[in-house]
Amino acid sequence: MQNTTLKKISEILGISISTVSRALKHHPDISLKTRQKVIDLAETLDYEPNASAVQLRTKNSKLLGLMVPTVSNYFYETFISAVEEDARKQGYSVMILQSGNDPAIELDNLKLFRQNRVSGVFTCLSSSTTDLKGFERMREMDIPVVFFDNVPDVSGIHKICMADEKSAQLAAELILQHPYQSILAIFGNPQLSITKKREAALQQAFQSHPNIQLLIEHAHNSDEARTISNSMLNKHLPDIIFCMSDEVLIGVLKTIQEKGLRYPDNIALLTISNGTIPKLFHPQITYIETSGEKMGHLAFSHMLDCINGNADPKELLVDALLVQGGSL
Amino acid sequence: MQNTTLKKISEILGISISTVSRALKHHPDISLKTRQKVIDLAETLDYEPNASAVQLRTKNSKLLGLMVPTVSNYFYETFISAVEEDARKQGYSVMILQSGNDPAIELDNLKLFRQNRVSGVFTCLSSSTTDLKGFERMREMDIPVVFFDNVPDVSGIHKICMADEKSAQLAAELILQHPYQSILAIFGNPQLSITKKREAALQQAFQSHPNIQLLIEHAHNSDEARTISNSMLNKHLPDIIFCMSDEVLIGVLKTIQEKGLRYPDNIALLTISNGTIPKLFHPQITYIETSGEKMGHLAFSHMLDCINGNADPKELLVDALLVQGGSL
DNA sequence: AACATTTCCGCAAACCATTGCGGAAATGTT
DNA sequence: AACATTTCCGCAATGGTTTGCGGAAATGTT
Repeated sequence: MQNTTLKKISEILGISISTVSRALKHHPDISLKTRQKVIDLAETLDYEPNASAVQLRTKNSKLLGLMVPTVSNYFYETFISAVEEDARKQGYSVMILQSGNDPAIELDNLKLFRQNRVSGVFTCLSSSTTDLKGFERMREMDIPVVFFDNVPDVSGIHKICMADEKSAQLAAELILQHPYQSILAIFGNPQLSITKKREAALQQAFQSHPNIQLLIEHAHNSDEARTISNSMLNKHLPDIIFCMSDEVLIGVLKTIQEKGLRYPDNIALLTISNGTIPKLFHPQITYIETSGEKMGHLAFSHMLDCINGNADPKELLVDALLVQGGSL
Repeated sequence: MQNTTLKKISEILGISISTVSRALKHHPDISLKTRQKVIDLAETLDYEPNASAVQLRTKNSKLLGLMVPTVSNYFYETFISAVEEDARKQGYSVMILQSGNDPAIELDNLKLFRQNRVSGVFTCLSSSTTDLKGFERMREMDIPVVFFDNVPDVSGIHKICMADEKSAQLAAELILQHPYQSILAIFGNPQLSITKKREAALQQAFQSHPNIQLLIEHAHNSDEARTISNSMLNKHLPDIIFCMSDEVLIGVLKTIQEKGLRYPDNIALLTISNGTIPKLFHPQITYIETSGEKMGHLAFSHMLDCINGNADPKELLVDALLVQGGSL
């Protein structure tokens, strides 16, 4: 079967293409009788508007771009899932691209977004991106960009972030409620905006407690976190390990299991996470929630505002929430 | 800045649109001098072909559809990641939609794929889909559909599956190498094709070992698996628990941890998984690998064959592989 | 019956890129 | 110099949809 087009319908019905087009969108110019005929035929012929033609004519695509370093990540997948869900409800579709943390691919992907005339782009910066020129170009073409999670450190753009400071503060508060004296805090890639913010806030929180020993380390991935925690734990057993992310947590948990340590008895644990990993273990790991889902919903609603032209560039925060487990 | 179009370039250079178009694709009709001028200007003006116009004219989009029940899943995310990666290398982009296991949404999504004139669709059936009419329509429009993971139980279509039988056989073999007498096997949703195949193969493998007690249960999600394993373990402690998937495994591990059981000492564990979850634990859980990544790569290369018209409908298998951990 | 309104529909341009065909200019051949 | 070739480029149609504008037919008004 060929594709059904307005033209085909118009020929069968012996009316003009424009009448068909208008009838299909309930334009008042078209009489009810004609309208019904058209709609019925369109129905039986399974008419489906050609999205390319529509977009070409209206310059208004129902496509959104979404770029992350990799889809395969506990956090991003929930973000993506939430965005796609909301998008569907609003008639938008999502085109998903991965940067692989490669700025060159990131640039290519932006180009693809432009070529496909997406109506907006959600993006989490690759960890090594320093040049924002590609994103400038989006602005020139009036394509709104909503950054999330790892965002550029400039103002005048749309960003959706975790309440990084608050989550670190929450963590600090919780730790201070216990008599812990020695803390090992493992953070991720120090180039990431989230790392910087969380680290600064945590340090800040303990500044007024000089008696508490705070040791800070950085791991670029789970394996590094494992190695670091292992060598650290060989020298000295802190009272608690704070993990900045699931990635770090995974490495730390490996070490703890390998060493046969039990939490919270031998050592306490606290992490920032969306919950997936903490909930796999028993006792459940206590965590400060960074919900990719919440962030996704917030990002989408903000994107809608951007598209409709009523959103000033600003930074929105997803609130941090303590989820009690049994790890401290 | 406005969008750069062929027309704009042609006006600036004082030549025709068609010449610009041809120059940009190195058509031999265009002299080197003109060609260079065009290419240079296009470069400085950041010319980017309008994908909609191209697709409208050529009826050949560089878009692929991918539909899964949810993106947020240990297995699908790796599949998606692999497909997107390969697609990018071949100049394709991926439009990702979720069905939420709802046949109605599934239908809507297929419609979206058609409207966007995707060149092909990867899809994992929603668990409750019984009617394949929506997919018929794809065939009518000559849009190749490659099913993966949970696939329709009919022939004459393209499907990429795990070697479900083999993986169950591998599991059985491994179990039989140990003196286990009592097995608890927990499967997922009994409607899924993968469930049926794996279950049948496992039963088959133990048919010739009537002295071994094989108890089969079904869980629709992790929580059910947890409940089931919990109540089972209260009555009777099997020698080994076999889990059909990560989802099941997660629930079982919860129970095991809650009861303070240790594997492989108190009870042995074996699962089918892509490895993410098994590797989080120590000792690592032994698993039969179902690599979403491998499946993704295979699916993509098969899709390419389909698009190029040289692929008969058939079922391709991703080989099963034993990954030794320390759980049995 | 003559005029003013309203109702309903079609023409044609526009969006942007692609491509078969034909034609002018430049070059080659005798 | 007259013709045949080759080189290079433009015309115009095409793909499917949207939309401003104008016009014919139907209805209403006096």
